[in-house]
Amino acid sequence: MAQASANVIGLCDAARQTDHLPQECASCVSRHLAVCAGLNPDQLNHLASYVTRRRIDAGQALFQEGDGADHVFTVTSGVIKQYKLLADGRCQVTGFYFAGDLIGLPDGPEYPVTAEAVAPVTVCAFPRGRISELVATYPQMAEAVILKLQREVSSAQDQMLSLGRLNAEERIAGFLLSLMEKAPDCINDDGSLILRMRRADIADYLGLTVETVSRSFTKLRNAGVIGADKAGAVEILSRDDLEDLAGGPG
Amino acid sequence: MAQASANVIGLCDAARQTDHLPQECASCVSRHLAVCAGLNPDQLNHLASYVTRRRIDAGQALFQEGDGADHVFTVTSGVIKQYKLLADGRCQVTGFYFAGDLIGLPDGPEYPVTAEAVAPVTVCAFPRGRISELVATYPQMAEAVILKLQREVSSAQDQMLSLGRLNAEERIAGFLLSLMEKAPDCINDDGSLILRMRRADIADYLGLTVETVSRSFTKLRNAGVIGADKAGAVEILSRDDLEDLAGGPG
DNA sequence: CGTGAAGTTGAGTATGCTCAACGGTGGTGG
DNA sequence: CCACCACCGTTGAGCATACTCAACTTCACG
Repeated sequence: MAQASANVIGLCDAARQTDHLPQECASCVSRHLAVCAGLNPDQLNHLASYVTRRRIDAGQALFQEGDGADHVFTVTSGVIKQYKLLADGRCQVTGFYFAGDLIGLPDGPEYPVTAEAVAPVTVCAFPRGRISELVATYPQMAEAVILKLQREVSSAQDQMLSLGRLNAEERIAGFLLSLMEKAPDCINDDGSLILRMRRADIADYLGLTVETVSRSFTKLRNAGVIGADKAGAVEILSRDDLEDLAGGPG
Repeated sequence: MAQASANVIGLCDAARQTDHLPQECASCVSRHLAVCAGLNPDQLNHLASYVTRRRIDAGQALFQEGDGADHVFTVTSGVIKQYKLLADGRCQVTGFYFAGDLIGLPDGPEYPVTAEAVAPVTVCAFPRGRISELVATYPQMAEAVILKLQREVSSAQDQMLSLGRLNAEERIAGFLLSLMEKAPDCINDDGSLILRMRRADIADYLGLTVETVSRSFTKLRNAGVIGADKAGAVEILSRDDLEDLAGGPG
């Protein structure tokens, strides 16, 4: 409802036109990916009555670390990065998020990370206060939210292994593999991988510097694991080599 | 029921005596901490009918990375570490878990980490297949599970910042602070902190070596941030210094 | 008091960081 | 249309933090 969307800080006027949202939800590109998957049309209408949509340009923030966590978001297109900043400027990207991913549902009253568009993004926003109602009304939604959080935990565990115990080359290899798994829309027809984020974002994600990221890509290229850059896309020449490098369960 | 517990691999016979479990649940020390908090006595009885208990000695595994994830566990006492191993022996501890914490609820059919007791542990085990039923029946349980997972994500994000962007001393400082927050039963009467895990566990958690961990403790001691070891407990002389070191939101 | 495991300290090394220069690319304005 | 400029990515040289290897100390336990 318009009432709910009035609380959404920073929403453009276009995003406040919620009347036709049910149809939007029904035709949503990330419908089968997001937590709303599995709802029937009536349930979807109910959900849609709370939902607003928002477009964000690359480089713009969806929310900032420390902001009141008023809304939960589902990414419907584009790429978002979440990150934490230290006082001296050091940055740690905690994750990249793609169509269907759920962000902005922390344990406390404030967002513990900043969410920023890496490439132009569309999201749908849901007022956080309604989550309890939704979870209680639609158990399948509760399970969907739990599944999303479980995946988030699992990715975080992989990332901890990467940050704590892998060298630069191994981290890059693991990163490329995880992108292939998690971001189907980053894979070209020819199987090459479009890195929609900058080297600096990758560096801040992998706990490295841009220089080290660049050098590691060069090494992988020289080793014949990836191909030469073709229009900004990385060609994966040997998935097996990547997997060997990235380690995985012993 | 005994039927459910029969599926629990490795449960000792004592743990299979489930008849008196409702009372155990009612008097459970971690009752107010765990996901079962907020259930009324009838609901607790229902829950308890599926629950089995288990004791684990220090060094023993509760489950292994790659095992079928048949059961979810709530830690009722002691300390558990979860970790991932690489083929060459490199180890990353993804977290320490204390009374009230929920572990073993991954997104996939297999545990993605190994869970091992750091200090003698008691857990209560719940068959994973019953989770859907529980979530659907008791929305407050669904919310409790969601909250536990949210906390797990939040800790993981903090840990990623630590592993990716903090130096050795800063990581130790952050680790001590997070222990004080998350493990009230690790705090002595005099305010000192009992580190129930070995230096090697701390090293594998912080992505360091034992030597570096040891040196960092020495530095903090020399800087007057922590006191000399007293019976294996760390005296926190200046919480402010620890917080300055650990960084936190800029 | 002896033994083994855990922890600490020291010396040398390596991986990735810092600082710096260079090349490519896309957008802007003369 | 092309020159200019800013931004991004790459490469090089030197350096620092944490690792490796090794010796020694401390502690728990018999």
